[in-house]
Amino acid sequence: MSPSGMGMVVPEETPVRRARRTGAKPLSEPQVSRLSLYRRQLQARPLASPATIHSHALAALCGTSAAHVRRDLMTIGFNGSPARGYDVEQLIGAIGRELDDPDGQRAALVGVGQLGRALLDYFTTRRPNLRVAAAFDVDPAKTGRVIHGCRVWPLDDLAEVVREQGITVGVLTVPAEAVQEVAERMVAAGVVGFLNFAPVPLRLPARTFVEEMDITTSMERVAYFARALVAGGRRKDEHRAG
Amino acid sequence: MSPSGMGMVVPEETPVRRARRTGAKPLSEPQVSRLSLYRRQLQARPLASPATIHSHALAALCGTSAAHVRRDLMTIGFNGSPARGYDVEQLIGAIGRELDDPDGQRAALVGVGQLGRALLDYFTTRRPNLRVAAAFDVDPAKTGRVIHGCRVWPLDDLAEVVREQGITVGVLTVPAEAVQEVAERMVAAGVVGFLNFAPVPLRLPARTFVEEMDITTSMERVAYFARALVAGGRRKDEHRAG
DNA sequence: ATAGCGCTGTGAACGAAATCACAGCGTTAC
DNA sequence: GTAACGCTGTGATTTCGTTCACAGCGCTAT
Repeated sequence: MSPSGMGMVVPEETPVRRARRTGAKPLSEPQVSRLSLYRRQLQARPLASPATIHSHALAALCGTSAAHVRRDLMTIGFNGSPARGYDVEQLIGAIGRELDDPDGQRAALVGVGQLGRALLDYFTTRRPNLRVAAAFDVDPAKTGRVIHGCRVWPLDDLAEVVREQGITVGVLTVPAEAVQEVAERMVAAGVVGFLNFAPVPLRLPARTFVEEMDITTSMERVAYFARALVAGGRRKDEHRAG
Repeated sequence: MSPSGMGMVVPEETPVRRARRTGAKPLSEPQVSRLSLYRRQLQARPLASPATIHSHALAALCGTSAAHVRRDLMTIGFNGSPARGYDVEQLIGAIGRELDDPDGQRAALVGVGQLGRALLDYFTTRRPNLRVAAAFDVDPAKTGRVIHGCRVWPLDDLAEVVREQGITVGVLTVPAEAVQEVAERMVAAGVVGFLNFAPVPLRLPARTFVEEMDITTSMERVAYFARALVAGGRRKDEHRAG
C-alpha cells in the first residue's frame, strides 16, 4: 500500500511501473501477443475514429476482456484517463516502444516453396521495423530471383548473408527432413528466434526462442474441440457473441 | 489414496481413469496438441524401430519432458510397463480413439489464394479421417477446378456444400475484410470449428471454437523474445539442447 | 456547488497447467 | 535368490495467467 492519499499530479510510481522502468522485462508470451494485436487493431481503425478509446472498446476489437486490456497496458506502464480512456496515438507509440527494436530487426525465410511464397507475400506488407530481408532455397531454379520484393539466395550463402545483414529471426518453411539442420546452421550464424512451420519440433540450444507453427496439430485441435462441441454440450467458448 | 497394496492383475481403476471411462472429456487444449504431436512423431519413426518406447524417448522426440508424457498418457487412460515402456502400436491407436472422430470429419477451406493453395497442399497428405473436402472462392477464375485434389466451389454454394457433406471445420484464408462474414455464413451452415488465418480476430457465438493462426502476431512475438535473448540474458528457454 | 456515474489502476483471489517427488514393481546383474 | 536400478503412475506442490472486485477520481448533469 503506497502513499498517504495526497492529490499528486505526477502519474505516481507503482511497483509494477518501477519494475518496468528499471529494465526488467516481465512481458509474458500471451501479453506480447495481445499487445501486438492491440496495436494492429488500433492502426486498422478508420481514419475518422475518435482519438481515445476505452478498455471495453479495445477489448471488443481484439476479442478479449476489458480487465485484460487494462492489466496489459498497466504492465507496460501506459495509463489512460478514467474519463477519456486511452490516447490511441500515444498507445500505439508505447506498444511500439515495448515491442519494436529501435534499430529494426531483420528476418530470413528459408524454403521458398508454396508456403514460403505465401508467407513472403504476407510479410512484405508489414512495417519496415521488422522485415524479411532475405529468402533462401536449395533449388537453383528459385535463387537469384526476387519474390515479393525479397531476394532469394542459394542456401549455401546463408551464413554469410545472415551475418552481413544482422539477421536474428528465421522463418522455416523447409521440408521436415531438412529443418533441424537448417535451423542449426542459422543458430551458428547468429539467429536466435524461429518461426517453425515444419511439422517437427526443433531441438535447439538454450538461449534460443522457437515458435512452433504446427498447422497439422492446430487442425487436429480444432477438429477435436469442434467434435466436443457437437457432441458434449458445454465447452469453454472462444470469443464472445456479437 | 486407494487400495491396500495387493498385487492385482487387472490394471486397476484410478479416479482419472474412471473419469475418462465415464465419458467426461477433460482433455485440455495443450494436451490435445501434445497428443497429436506424439502420434505424428511415433508414426514418423523408421520402420525398424522397437515396438515400445519409454516416456523419456517420446519426450525427446517431441521436445517435452518425460513427466509431461506420462501425465498425458495417464490422462487418456493409457498405461505402459515400467520395464518396456509404452507399446507404440497400441499407443497410436489409443490416441486415435481419443482425437479422431470414428465417422471422420470434413473441413472446408475458404479463400484459394496463395496461402490457401499452400494449405491445401499441406492437408492433402493427411489421413482420411480428417480431410479438407471442399474449397471455396469468390473468384470465378478459380472455381470449378480441382486444386491439390480438392474441388473449388463458388462461394455462393458454401451453405449447400457444407450441409451436404456434413462439414464441421472451416479453414479461413480469405482477406481480413471478408473473414467475419464468411465465418458467420459457415456457422449458419453448421460449421463449429475454425482455423482463422486472417489477421483479425473472429467474433462468433458461443458453442464455437476458433483457433487464431495469427502469423503477424507470432512473428512479432518471436522478434520480441529474440531481442530479449540478445539483450537481456536469461530467458526461459524453449526446447532442450541437443 | 454537488451528487452520481463510469472508467482506470491494481491488490487479491482463483484456476489451470507444469513440475516435482516418490511409492511400487518388473527386470537385470551377480 | 537377492539386491539394486530405472521406469511408470500419480498425489502434491509450484508457477503463472486470468479474473474479480473495489478504491479513487474526473466528468457530467442538475
